[in-house]
Amino acid sequence: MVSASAEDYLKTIYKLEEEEQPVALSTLAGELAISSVSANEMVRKLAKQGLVIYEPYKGVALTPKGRAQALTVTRRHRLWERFLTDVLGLGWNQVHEEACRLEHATSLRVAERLAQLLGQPETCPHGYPVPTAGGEIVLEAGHTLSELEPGQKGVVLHVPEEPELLQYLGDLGLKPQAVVRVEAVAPFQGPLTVRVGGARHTLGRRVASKIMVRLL
Amino acid sequence: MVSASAEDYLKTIYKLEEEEQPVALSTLAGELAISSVSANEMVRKLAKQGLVIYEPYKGVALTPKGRAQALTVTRRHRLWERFLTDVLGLGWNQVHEEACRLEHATSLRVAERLAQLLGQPETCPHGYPVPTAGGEIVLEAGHTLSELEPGQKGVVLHVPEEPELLQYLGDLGLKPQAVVRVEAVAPFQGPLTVRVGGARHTLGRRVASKIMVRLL
DNA sequence: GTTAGAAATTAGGCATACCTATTCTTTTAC
DNA sequence: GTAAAAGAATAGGTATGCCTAATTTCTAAC
Repeated sequence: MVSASAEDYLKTIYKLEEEEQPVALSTLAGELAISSVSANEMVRKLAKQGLVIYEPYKGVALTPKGRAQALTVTRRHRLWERFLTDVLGLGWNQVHEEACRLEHATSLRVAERLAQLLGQPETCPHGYPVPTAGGEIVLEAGHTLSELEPGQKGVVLHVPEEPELLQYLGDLGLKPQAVVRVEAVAPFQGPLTVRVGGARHTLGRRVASKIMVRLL
Repeated sequence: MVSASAEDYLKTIYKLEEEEQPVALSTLAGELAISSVSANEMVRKLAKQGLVIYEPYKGVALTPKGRAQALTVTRRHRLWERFLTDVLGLGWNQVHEEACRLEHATSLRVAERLAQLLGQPETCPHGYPVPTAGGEIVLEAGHTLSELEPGQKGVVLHVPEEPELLQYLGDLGLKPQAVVRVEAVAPFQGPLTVRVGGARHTLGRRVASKIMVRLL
């Protein structure tokens, strides 16, 4: 029904809508690493197909139809990520890229069998929720780790899918479900000292602000 | 390195080389369901890349480099087929189409993990050998079931990947490893009466000639 | 209200991978 | 040896999805 390219656009618009609504074309182009001219062209095609609403100088927004498509692709993506880590044993910093290709080659039938094999997982390895087959998704709000005060504790909810960052966080044990306690926060936007499963680490604010936690 | 389309060409040339060497362009075009002009164009591109040798009015042949690529794609295809039947439980008549898409979205890393998960399978669900990671493959010659004389027995080696045929053969139990005994052959190119696992069936010659067996 | 700069659009191109219609060129069969 | 038919190649076209450069349009700040 839609091309692999169009699926990528929808998936990305969906992702960006969490932070910006409607999504500016420049944001979309930047995220997809393409020119704004190309983004413009494609967005108009998607609008013609009733998958998005585009208002020049405003931005792009998914229609219900477009959102359904985006959630389908996102479901496939996250199911593959779970499969690749849990069943094939790949590192959590390797699976995003692989899933980005597999997601476009996956039928409904295969996706649902996969979900069944994995026990209907609720999140991907990075902590993001897997949309249900019916297209529902619940995203817990949470706080960034950098917002916590010394003495506060949180459970890691999710971390962004950036390979180098994941490599680093994996080594520290900062994965979804992990409990983190902020021990100290250096003044003047300084680094955080945190405790994760017995070990103590120092984290830059940039990194800490990318880690979403549920306050305990 | 090569596009999904190019991978399909190489895989198909490899398959056709088993029956015709070099492969006529018209055979290739027919198998891929494209025009001979398109096949001509692509074959010349592949030749320029050193993947095939093309001689007008003769046909196409894979170079060692092209054969290696073809075997890689074929390995991924057959590993996915095994996964889809053995792990996800899809029917053997459904997996070819799915694997045709997944094979182009699969990295070396994922293919090898998959092979490991599956226990380094030697054949796909239809009985064709899975090329090794090193690019080796052994194809047993065998006979078609239609060549057997009444009273002779054989083990099914492989059957072609045609969904409707697979549906039919699956119902009869005519799968790889199955033992078949030819009980009678009707005269004038007539049908065969065969015994498969306790049941007796009548098979047309067209069908019987597509089933490869090892003589017992 | 005007204007500078940001954002959008138009114009023109490129690569891939298809297509049909037409024109060679080579086989092969007589 | 020639001629018909089979096969190959050329010419020109389509759709997708990307690009740069140039131009137009809108927004926002003064």
